[in-house]
This record gives sequence, C-alpha cells and structure tokens, in this order.
Amino acid sequence: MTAAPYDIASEPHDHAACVDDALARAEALCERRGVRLTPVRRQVLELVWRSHRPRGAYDILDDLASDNRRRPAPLTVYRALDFLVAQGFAHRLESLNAFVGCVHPGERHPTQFLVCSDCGAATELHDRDVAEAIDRSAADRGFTIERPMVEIKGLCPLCRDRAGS
Amino acid sequence: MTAAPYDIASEPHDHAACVDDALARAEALCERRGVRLTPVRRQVLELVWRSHRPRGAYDILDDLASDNRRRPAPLTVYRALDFLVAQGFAHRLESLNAFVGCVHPGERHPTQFLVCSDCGAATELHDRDVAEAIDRSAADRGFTIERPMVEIKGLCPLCRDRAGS
DNA sequence: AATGCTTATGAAATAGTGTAACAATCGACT
DNA sequence: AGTCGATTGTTACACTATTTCATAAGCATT
Repeated sequence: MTAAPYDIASEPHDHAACVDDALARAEALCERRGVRLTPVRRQVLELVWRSHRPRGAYDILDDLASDNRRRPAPLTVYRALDFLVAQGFAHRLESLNAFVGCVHPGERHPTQFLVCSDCGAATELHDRDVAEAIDRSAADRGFTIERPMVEIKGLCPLCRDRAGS
Repeated sequence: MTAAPYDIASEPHDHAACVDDALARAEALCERRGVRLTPVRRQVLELVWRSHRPRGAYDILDDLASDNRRRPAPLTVYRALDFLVAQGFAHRLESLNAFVGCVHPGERHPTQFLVCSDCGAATELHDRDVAEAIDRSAADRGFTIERPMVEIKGLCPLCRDRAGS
C-alpha cells in the first residue's frame, strides 16, 4: 500500500478541474443564496484559484490588468475578495495578507491552515480536535469566539524531503 | 467565593508594576544571553507595554517621536521590535500587524491569543490541549511545524457583558 | 591607544497593503 | 420611465514594511 498523497495543495493534479469545480460550486451557491457572482467577482475567484498558493490582492490585480484592457483600482479587487470571503468561496490568510480558494465552499466549519514556508502552499484543514480545544480554551475564560484563526507555518512533507536529501 | 479575574489584559491592575517587571526580566535575560538591551530597544519595549492592547509599529514610532527630540525612522522601530520578538520579550499579532508584550518572557511555549474585537485587548494563553491538538494534526499530515499561530477574535467577558446589558 | 571585527543605528527613498469619499452605473421591481 | 439598493469606477490617501547605503558604537586583540 502506498502512502496517501499529502494534499492536493502540494501534489500534482488536474488543476483546471479544480478551478472549474470551484467556479461551478460558487455559481450554484450564489444562485441559491440570491447573490450575484458578477464578472469581476467571478474573474477574481478564478485568479485566486490559479494555484493553491495564497495570492496577494495586488498579484491578482496585476493579473486582472493583463487579462483585461484596463487596470482596475485596488478597491475593485478588495471588494471582490471581501465578497468571496463573506460567501465562503475564499479564505484570507492573515499571516500572509493573501487569499486562497476554499476547498469546501458552502459549509462553514472552523478552518486551520498549514502554510509551507518553503513552497508557499497552504493546506486547508478542518480538524475537530483543534477546533474543540480552542472552543474549550475560550469558554473557560468566558471569551466568545467570533473567528478563530489558526495558521501553522512550517515545512510540508515534499519540501522537507527535498531539504533533507 | 468571587469569580477569578478574567485576565490581566482586561482587568484593572497596577500597570506600572507590569512594565517595571517586564523591563527587569528583559534586562536579566539579555545579561544572561549576552545580548544588548540598548536604549532604543528598551524604550520600544516600554512602549509596547504601555497597554495590554497590541500596538502598531507606527503608533510606537509616534510615541518615540514625542518622547525624544527627533523622530526616528520606521526602520529603527522595526529593528527594535524584531529584536524583542526574537528574544521572546514581545509577540507579533499577525492578524493585527501589531505587537504586544510577552507575559512569560524567557520561556518558549506555544502561545495563543484571545483578541477582543471590541476593546482590543489581547490575552496570551498557553493552552496545552490546543498546542497538542495542533501538533497531532500537523504530524498526521507529515507537516513540520515551525511556528503555530493562533489568534482568536471575539468578545472578552467584559465587553460581552457590557454589550449584553 | 590603535586596529580590525561585529553589531547596532541613522537617513532617504520606495515598495506593499488597504481604505475613505464620492460619483456613476446596473439590475430588479414598481 | 422611475425608484431603490447593490455594484463598480475614480481619485486620493493612510498605513505597514523593506531596500540601500552610510555611520557609529561596543569589543577583543595587538
């Protein structure tokens, strides 16, 4: 039996399918929720999904500038990103000031990230034990959680192996 | 029996003693480690400790400008902050781009923060369960942790009660 | 004290990230 | 068509952080 692949974020895979899937899900969810996946928002979502590495707002802005005729204002990108995050289609990584597509759009579970400091890939986790430990810890202190933020920096298996060899 | 105070960060207390204590510990640790707590670094540490709310580098810079005759360059503050963080005398809160004094300088345990979105106070935790859950979660995926970052946004008990009443 | 080495600070410019304020436009519904 | 709310455009600005190069301060060794 071979080891299971670490994660889609750092394993080679059919990424075009990833993107198509993400766009299709977003479309469906917007329909259901009665919100609009406008061209700008759709395009930004696509750009966020260009890789599994978190991307800065200005990176995305540069892409928009080359894809389109005119360069939109930063605010345009930030507004689209705000929308995508609010709808759960993307996540913001506070420690990187960057954004990455959400692999489980629609569901709203507490999320953690493993961020590789070498290749930059960000792996989205939904670890119940971590979430519960955080809930308990906050509750013990009478603290009401609004948004727990867990971003774990380190080396992904691929980069670790590469460094070790 | 009265309830234990929530935390020094949001409870009234003798803050001057807090600061004195922090400076004394830093001094002792620098001595032991053979590194220098220069005037700039000392002053920045003091300013980081002006409250239990995380402070931005430019806030600190403004304070330096009014305390001293001349306004130092931003870099001066960032270098001092880098030193303080490296020595474990202060923490950087990634989600706020801000810095706060470390309540347990010298020891190097994994740290979590409860950040009140209302009053801004940041409470430093060292919760073993949270740390271990994170360690397990990363280990399961072959991920080597360098720096786990846990910043929990929400309402501290004081602000929650105030909001509720 | 003079030398050379390392560490720390100063100064100026610039890069990177994010928002405020206001105007114009679009879509859905009377 | 008219109206309302949501979305986008435009300009300017605020905040956060680093690059580059120069200077100075501490320290060990002659």
